[in-house]
Amino acid sequence: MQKEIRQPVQQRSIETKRKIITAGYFLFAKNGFFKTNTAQIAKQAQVSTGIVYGYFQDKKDILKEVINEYITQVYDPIFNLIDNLGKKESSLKLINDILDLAENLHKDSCDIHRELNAVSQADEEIGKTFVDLQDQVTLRFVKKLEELGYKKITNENIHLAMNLIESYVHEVVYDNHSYINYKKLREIVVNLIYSMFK
Amino acid sequence: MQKEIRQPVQQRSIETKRKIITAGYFLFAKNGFFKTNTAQIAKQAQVSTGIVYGYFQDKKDILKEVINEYITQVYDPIFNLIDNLGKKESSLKLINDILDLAENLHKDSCDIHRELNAVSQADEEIGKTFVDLQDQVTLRFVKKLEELGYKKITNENIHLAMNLIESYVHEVVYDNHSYINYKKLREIVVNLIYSMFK
Amino acid sequence: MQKEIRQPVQQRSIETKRKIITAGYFLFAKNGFFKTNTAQIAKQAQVSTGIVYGYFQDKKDILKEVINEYITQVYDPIFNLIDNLGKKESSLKLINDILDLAENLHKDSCDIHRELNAVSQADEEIGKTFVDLQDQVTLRFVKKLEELGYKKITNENIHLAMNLIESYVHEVVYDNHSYINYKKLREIVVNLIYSMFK
Amino acid sequence: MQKEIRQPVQQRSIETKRKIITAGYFLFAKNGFFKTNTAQIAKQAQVSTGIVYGYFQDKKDILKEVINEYITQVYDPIFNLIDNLGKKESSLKLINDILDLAENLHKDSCDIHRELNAVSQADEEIGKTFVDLQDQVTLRFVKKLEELGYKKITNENIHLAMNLIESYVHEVVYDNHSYINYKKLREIVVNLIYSMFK
DNA sequence: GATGAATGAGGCTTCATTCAT
DNA sequence: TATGAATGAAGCCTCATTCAT
Repeated sequence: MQKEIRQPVQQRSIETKRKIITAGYFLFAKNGFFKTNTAQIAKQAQVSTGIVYGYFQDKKDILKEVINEYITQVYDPIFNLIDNLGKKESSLKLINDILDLAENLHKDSCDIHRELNAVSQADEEIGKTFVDLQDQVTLRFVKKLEELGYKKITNENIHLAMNLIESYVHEVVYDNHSYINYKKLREIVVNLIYSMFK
Repeated sequence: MQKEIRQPVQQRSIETKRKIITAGYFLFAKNGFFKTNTAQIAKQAQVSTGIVYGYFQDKKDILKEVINEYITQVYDPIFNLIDNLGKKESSLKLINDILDLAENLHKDSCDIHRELNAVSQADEEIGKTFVDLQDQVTLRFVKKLEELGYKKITNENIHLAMNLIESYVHEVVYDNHSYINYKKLREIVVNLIYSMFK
Repeated sequence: MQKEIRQPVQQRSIETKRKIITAGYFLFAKNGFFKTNTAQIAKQAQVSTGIVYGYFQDKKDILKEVINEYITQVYDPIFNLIDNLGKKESSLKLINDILDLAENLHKDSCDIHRELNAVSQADEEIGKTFVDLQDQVTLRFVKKLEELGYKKITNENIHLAMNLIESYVHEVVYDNHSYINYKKLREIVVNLIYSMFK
Repeated sequence: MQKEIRQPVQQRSIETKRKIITAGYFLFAKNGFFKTNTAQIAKQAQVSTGIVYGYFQDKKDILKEVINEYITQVYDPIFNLIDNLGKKESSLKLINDILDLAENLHKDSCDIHRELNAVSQADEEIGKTFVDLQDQVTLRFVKKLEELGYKKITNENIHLAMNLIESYVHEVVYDNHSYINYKKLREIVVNLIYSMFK
């Protein structure tokens, strides 16, 4: 017998659910999924512990919705960018635009990204969600860029290009390595990607 | 008053400690740190739960030793490779050798790598250990390759090259993306790195 | 990050907390602090083990509240007696009144008294609480009796008088020594104290 | 089937057993019985954990022997004093001698005394041992002093006199109350006791 | 006799989830 | 819907005791 989970329709309910998701997002990003308990989430969301289970099946269900939120915030803009790509731009301009977008997106979400990635390990289902997302980005890029007539657009090339972008963005956001100069790094990344498709 | 932790010297003790580390390694890799409990570790190691705390301060202490083990298995060969590099090799040969090594190393340790990376999130101390290791690899590569007279050896170039290698290896090991052809991917990676230092 | 401990305000919460304290009081008195485990306390209080930690930081925290309870039951009446002393009474009447009060108080709390005293040994903080309490009794007695114009009221005299009272009460309550006649003992104690302040 | 416990006869065995008792004595006095574990005792005694169970049935058995040790150190001198009492001494001299002895004995054993007293609570058997000891002291005093022709020697008088002595000694040893002057306290105690038997 | 590694029951505490109000 | 008190299974860790060497 499946527990009754509210599908909130009233404005107030929707807000309550949102508050919980936001709280989960914040805490998972800050402390990790396993080090966050539902009481903390409820407190952060300023709701009672009980009501959490009125909107979510269980703790993992909160995680799933946090992931959805993450997707909305991070992947939707990417898909949007892909969909709105027009041939008019030069390759270099395109690469730089993507780098800019990636940088901005990551700045706001690097912690949750890392944590979600971490949880993927322990949870196959979530892991699959992430792999699927990356697949989609890759394949939609490939499709669109081919349509626009770019050369040498292969799955492998796009995949690597994306990894290079991620490497760069990662550095910018985490600032882990003092011996790395971001400007130089970006220059190299742009050139590498440019050379890949030349 | 600090608990007494055995520093094993006898053969039997060393073996017991090793069994526990191995069990931790296996289970952390398989299920993650947070989803592994001490009873499972003890059972996997075929020892009692109590003795675990004869050799380790606490559960996290097991993790630390697992990390050391990981370092020994993964990073030592890398440092070894770096130290033994000789000019005689062509750049291409060098790149391919490194790819081969990375591939082999990763094959045996990709799960634990991912998990340890994941735990880094929740634990600053461990996170630092990993950043430090990557730093060492990068900087030692830079130093050695400069000594050998290679051109365009910069921190940024090496850093990116390593990321490319990791991207490739990651694909090979996890086999997540059916639309990626490893052979092609490798070819591209080799060419990209080659072009970086030309 | 401090665990959230309920400060009970609702009637139900207050009752639950009280049930736990009462259970602790009973079991610590009966079996001692170290031989009582939290499961027993929860069972005796007819609550779940978990909720205990909703009201108390840890097991020792229960002990502290039990001590507070003990203080309320034992020391508050003593302080009350001191505060309400009036000169009208003869010395002998006063001594006898105090003996009566002490005897009654001790009858209900001798076991917990002994146990709390015992724990004082292992725990400095608790030990200090007890020494402080005795100090207060002594010094407040001294102050009040001086105010009332009694003679030869010194710290030392009062201290010893209290010890004599305790010796007597102890005998009455524990009935350890068959060769002691309580009536005679009381008579001697009264006379001794009387002679101290004559 | 009773476990085989060595009754040590060889010199070396006797020493080993003694080392363990001494270690127990020291640690029980310092940290209390329940906060001392057998590993600590073994370490303090510089023997292996295993051998402890060659000489003692269990942990409580160590406690029993520690108590015997305590008795030897504290009560034997008292019994000795009683046995050697001669009429020649004046009452005051006698009281002062006893106070001196009690003070010296307590100085070396106040911690263990308190702890053993504490354990008595949790363990009836041990509690009985202590009550018996006090009984013996009381009754032997009574008997001897009567033999020597002292007046007003009753069980109750002696019992109280001993309690007064203990009160004084306790103060001297623990120094808990800053507002108590030992010299004055002693004077009062001596006078009180003197008056009891006058 | 002696060692110290090993055992495993049991204690303290946490926390996802439920339920009375 | 909402609250937050209550539940109880499960996790981490300790330690008296045993056992292989």
